[in-house]
This record gives sequence, C-alpha cells and structure tokens, in this order.
Amino acid sequence: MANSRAASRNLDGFAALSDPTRRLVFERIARRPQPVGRLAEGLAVTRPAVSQHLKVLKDAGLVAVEARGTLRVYRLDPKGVEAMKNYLDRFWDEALSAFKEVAEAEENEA
Amino acid sequence: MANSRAASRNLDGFAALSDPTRRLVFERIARRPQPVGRLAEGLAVTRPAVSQHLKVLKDAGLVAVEARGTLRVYRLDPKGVEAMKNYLDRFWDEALSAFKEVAEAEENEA
DNA sequence: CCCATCCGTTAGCTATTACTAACCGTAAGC
DNA sequence: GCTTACGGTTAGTAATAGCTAACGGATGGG
Repeated sequence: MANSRAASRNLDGFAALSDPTRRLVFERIARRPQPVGRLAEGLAVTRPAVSQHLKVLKDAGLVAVEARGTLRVYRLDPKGVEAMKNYLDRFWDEALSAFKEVAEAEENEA
Repeated sequence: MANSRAASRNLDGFAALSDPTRRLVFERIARRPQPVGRLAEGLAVTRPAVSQHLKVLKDAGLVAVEARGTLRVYRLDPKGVEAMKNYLDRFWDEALSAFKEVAEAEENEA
C-alpha cells in the first residue's frame, strides 16, 4: 500500500452492512456458518432475497462460501471486516482530538 | 444497556458512510473542521446537497456542529465512530476463528 | 436414468435515495 | 433598518436498491 487511498479500498462493506436485513444475515452467519436455506427460514424474506444479500456480502469480502456437496455453507470472511476496522481507526484519533479541542474551547468560554 | 443489542443501536453510521460523496464529506471534516460552504467548494455537488449529507452524518452521530456566529463549523463526533468500531469488534474474533477452522479443514483434505 | 433437493439468476415492480432549483430564516456590517 | 453572506428546508425528478415470482443449473439418491 503506497498511499492513504489504499485503506479506502474495499469499503463496499459499509453499503453491505447499511441494510438491516443484510445485517441480520451477517450476524446469523457470525453466530454459526449456515447454508442459504437455513438462513431464509428465520428471516421473513424469501430465499432468493437472502441469496442476493449473500452475493453483496460476498462481493464486499464480509462472507465466504464453502461448497459441501450440494450445500453451500457461508461463513465470515475477515478481509472485509478488517478493511472497515482500519478505515474507522484512521479517523478515531482525529475524532477524539477534535472532540477534545471543542471541550477545551467551551471551558474557556464558561 | 443490558444486552448485546445495545451495541447494535446507532448503526445508521453504516448507511451514512455507504455513500461515496458522504464519505468524502466525512474525510474532509476529519482532515480539518470546516463550515458547509467550504466543503461544497471542493465537492462537485451543490451546497444544499452537502447540507443534506451533513444532516445524515449528524443523525448518525458521526459529526457535530459548533455555531460560531453565522458560521456553522462541523467536526467529527466520536460517538458514531465508536459504535461502529464496537460492532465490528464483536465479529472480529468470530471471523478469525471461522477462517481458521476452514484453513484446518482444508489442511486435512489435502 | 430419473427424480428430488439445493441454490443462483433474471424480469419486473415498488420504494427509497441523491440531486438540483427555489425558498425562508438568521446573524453581522454599513 | 436595510443589505449581504451563510445555511437549513422543501418540492420535484432521475437513478438505485430490495423484494417476489418464475426459471435454469448442478449434485445425490433411488
């Protein structure tokens, strides 16, 4: 990675986790690797919908597939999670320092 | 906050950072606190658009405002960033362990 | 070989979103 | 008090996203 833009790659994870249904799919997979059919049972949406959500999560690097015969078991993928964590860490210190400056400024005004 | 759902609140940040233009606004504010007008100058979209993006970022707890006379300076807000960081940390270990299990399984198959 | 099961894909519809243009409110400067 | 600069809000539009229904492909068991 040459510049800071490298950390900005693969940030489709934000769009992937922006949908509540997709977050549920993600959290269920985190609890235990599962095939698509089982996920669809407890999710109030049809199986094709879950399949489309899985495609988005897979393209974002948040989940991975393991073909086990005719079953396709989905599990978490650390790649996408790490990319998002790194991105947020980039601004974490700046967020704290900005907050601190304001706190001190308000102190002077008081 | 009693259960793990507490960490799932305030996750509108994912939707907020899912838009590329909104990410640019967020990153620019991170670099230096700025008023709306200055942000709109370098962003290829009109000022009202930036204002709407700022409202989304503010509702998500990612930015905060400080009224300085007629100027309104926007800065980062640690709240939303922390919520997202915590959420991702919840699944970080599970993602790694799931990855490890698969690696070992593939090792046995080889 | 045939059937059943599991899964991904497409077409089409509806709802949501990001955008611009126009408007209104508010705080300084003369 | 009037004007100017700065900003949030609304109306309306074009694009995008999530959903269901229907289909097609691939694997395993009888």
